[in-house]
This record gives sequence, C-alpha cells and structure tokens, in this order.
Amino acid sequence: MARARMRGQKTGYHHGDLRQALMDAAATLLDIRGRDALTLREAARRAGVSEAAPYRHFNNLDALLGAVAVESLDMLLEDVDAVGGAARKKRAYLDFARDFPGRYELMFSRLDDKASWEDRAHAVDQLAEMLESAGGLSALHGEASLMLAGFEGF
Amino acid sequence: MARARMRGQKTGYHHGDLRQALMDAAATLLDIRGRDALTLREAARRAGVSEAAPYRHFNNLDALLGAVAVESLDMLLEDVDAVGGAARKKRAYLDFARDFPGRYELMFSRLDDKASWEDRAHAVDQLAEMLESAGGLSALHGEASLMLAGFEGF
DNA sequence: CTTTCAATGTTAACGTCGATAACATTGGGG
DNA sequence: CCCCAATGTTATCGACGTTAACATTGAAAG
Repeated sequence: MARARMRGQKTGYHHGDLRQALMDAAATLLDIRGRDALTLREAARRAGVSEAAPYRHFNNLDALLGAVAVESLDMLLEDVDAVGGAARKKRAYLDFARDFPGRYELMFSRLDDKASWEDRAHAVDQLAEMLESAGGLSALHGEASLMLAGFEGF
Repeated sequence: MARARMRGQKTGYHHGDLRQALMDAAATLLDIRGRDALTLREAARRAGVSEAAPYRHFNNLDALLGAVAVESLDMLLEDVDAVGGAARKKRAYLDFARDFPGRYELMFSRLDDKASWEDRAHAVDQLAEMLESAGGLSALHGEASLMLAGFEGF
C-alpha cells in the first residue's frame, strides 16, 4: 500500500524529491538547449542519480514531458492572472514565451501521455478564457510561436 | 567538380533520385507517425537503400528536415495562391495543416540547418503577405497550431 | 526498539539511433 | 574506352530509451 513519502532530506541513497528535481532539470534543458537536448539520462545526471532512476517516477519520457507541460501551463496561468488589463495580460503571456521557450513549446506539443491530457486541456481552457480580452489565445499563440521559431517580424 | 546527375533510372546499385525519395519518405513519416518516428535510418529503409546512404545527400537529420520544410512551405504557398478571396485562402491554409500535420509543424519549428534558413524565411515572408487579407499569418498559425495539438475548440 | 516491506535507488543489458570512416560500384565526360 | 567523382555499402562508435534483477532505506506495525 502507499506509505508516507520521504520529503526533502537527501541521504546518500534516497534523493528526497527526485520527481520534482527531474522536472526542474527537464525544464531547464528544454529552455537552454532545446527539445533534442532533453534526455531522461541527462535529466537524471543533473539530479545526481543513476540513469535508470527516472523510471521510478515516470513511465517514460513523454510522461515526464507531460508533467512539465502541466506545470508550465500552471506557471503561465499564474503570470497572466497576476496582472490586470488586456495589454498587460498580453505582455505577460509573450514574456513567458520569451523567458521559457522550451516550456512554452512543450505546452502545445503532442505527447503520448494520456495521464496528463485532461490537466493540460483544462489549463488551456482556463487560459483561453483569461485571454479573451487580449485578442484570444489563438492569436497570441500564433504570435508567440512564430517569434520562438525565429520568424519575428513576419 | 560537379558532374551531371543521374536521373530517375534505378540500377541495382545507384538509386537514381535518392535525395527526393528521402524527402518523400521523411514527409510521409512525419505526417502519419509524427516527428519522433522520423529517423534517417527509417527513411533510408523506405527508400530501399542502406542506412548510411542518406549522408551522401544530407549532412545530418536537420538538413533533411530543412529541405522538407522548404518544400512544404512551397506546397502551402501554392495551395494558398491557387484560390482567390480571403475566406478561401484561409480554408486552403487550414486544410493544408489538417492534411499534412507533420509537414506543417516542421515548417515552423527550429532547425540547426543554416543552409535552408534563408529559403524558409523568404517563404514565410511571402506567406505572410499573401495572408494579410485573411486575418494575418500569425492568427492563422495560432489556429492551425492549436488544432494540431488537439486543442481545437478552445 | 526491532522487524519488515514497499518505495526508491543502482547496475547491467538490449535494440535503435545519429554519425563517421573505409571500402565498392558505376556511369558520363575527357 | 577508361577514369574518377558521385553515390552506394558495411562496420563501428557512443548515446539514448527502456526493462529486468538486485540493493538500500525509512517509516509503519508489533
């Protein structure tokens, strides 16, 4: 049965919060070196554990990506919700895309991870509602997406 | 020095037009099985050559992807140019994204391929101009992109 | 406090991939 | 006709995703 989970303390053997550490490492890799540079093994190395350890927390790479996608959507929602006014919400949205390009691209990419799908769809729903006054999610996403692809100004 | 290129005839050894065959195989794989399923080796297998043959035509995977991206942009430009009126251009654009999701996503993704960059930027420029009357490229791209990610209706 | 076992970590292995080097074949220009 | 650059093949390397078998440990239960 499920027992209480260890928290925070790193012993020599058990990490303490490997799941979150792997998500952090994955997001960092995505943002600074792009999707192709993100591997489960590299995330494990950055978390200081063996290269097979991630499979105790994620069934596969897409499950990790799905978790990071949900986390990133929540971050974006918070940023947009934190400011008032259409113009400021729009700026908050584009700033997030600029600051976390890897997380941003991940949010709207296809993943083979049924477990995270509902959470992602729910977050996108909230996002669309919150951005109605700022031109709509689809227009903003188009702008951010072209910007990140390097087609700014077209 | 560059010599004339063989064309079309498949001998037992030389393919005849392997470069285009690899691009076709890559585009098909992208559309039906997604980016993760596209490998240089699988493209080579589908073209009926050895798994190292692609490197005679493309320096690396991103060079093949770059060539397919440019080819796909040209296809899309043709489709949008072939019809008149903003509504029909918009429909042609979204139809292309629906029919060739892999090609579409590739067009606007980051690639480490300097060789194809100028061609891609030029094509996107033309596309943006051609779609001004249809709401603009960025709005249309946002719509198509969310649709392909599975967020249609948000 | 001691026992116990599920959670969580490690090591080793398999098959595939991108990429490169060394070698083989061939067809068109001199 | 013959040569050689273009183009294909085979062999190899290191890295990756994934799985299986084994090791460690912290907290629940007695």
